[in-house]
Amino acid sequence: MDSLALTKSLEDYLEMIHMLQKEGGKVRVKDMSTALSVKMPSVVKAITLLKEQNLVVQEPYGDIELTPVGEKMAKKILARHLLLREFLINLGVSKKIANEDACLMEHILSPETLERIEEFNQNFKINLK
Amino acid sequence: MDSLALTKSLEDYLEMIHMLQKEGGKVRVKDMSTALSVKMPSVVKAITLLKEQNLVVQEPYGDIELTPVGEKMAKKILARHLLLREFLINLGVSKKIANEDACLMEHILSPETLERIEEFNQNFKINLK
DNA sequence: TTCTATAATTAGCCTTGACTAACAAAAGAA
DNA sequence: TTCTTTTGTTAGTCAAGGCTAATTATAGAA
Repeated sequence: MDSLALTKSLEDYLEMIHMLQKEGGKVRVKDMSTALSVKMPSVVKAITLLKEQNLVVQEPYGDIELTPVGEKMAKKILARHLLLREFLINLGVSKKIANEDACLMEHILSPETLERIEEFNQNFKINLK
Repeated sequence: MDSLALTKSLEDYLEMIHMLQKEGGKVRVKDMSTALSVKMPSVVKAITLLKEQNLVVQEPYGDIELTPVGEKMAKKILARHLLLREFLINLGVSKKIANEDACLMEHILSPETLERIEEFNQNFKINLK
């Protein structure tokens, strides 16, 4: 029943479960390990912590799935990621780097800054017309 | 003679030495502790590591000073901080938050993204005229 | 000059988040 | 169905970067 904020690292794991689930369906420890470039025990440890927070369910040796709460949270994180990615692309950053930097920025920015960035993206779209 | 990249944390310490030096002159462990909201032993530990990298000099119980190399590096970090601060302010973020978020962003962004941000600030200035 | 208060240091602990090595379970091939 | 390979788990290590407690210097007051 502990609902404290997640660490950057756990946010990354949660987000990745969501992304893999959207793409391919079943999510396995191996998939996460590959996608995040970490070893399997690191994934197992992270999943254990996410399970304790009721964000993830997984039967022993089974697939990794998000709980409704976990999915809601993952969607929020992913939305932030996409917002930042778009923002950086609008600034002229290459897609590859935009994705990498978005991944780093998504855990640290204040709500206020995120709002201003959202506005920027809106205006950018409008000015293209 | 070890010149590997500094951690985020050590970059913060280095930057803060430079800022305090510019303001007030002598920099003491206590000053750093107050400015960064950490305890004195944490400062001592960090300074020890910076001394090992020849970025800082300090006699036992003495003032903390930057070496020429340390100062050069600190200036670079501070410049990045100011660039990001200005950028966020240009986006409409309040000064307080701009400063905080700049502090978090300054360690993670790629050179490419920093360049695009610099260009953005340039254009912003021009469009004000 | 001596005593007390503040500052600096040292030693050791804790958490996070990675890792390797060793072992257990599951899945696929023979 | 049994054997081998792959995957998942457990246990324990390590580094970074905080912390507290205890000790040693220094500086300021009496």
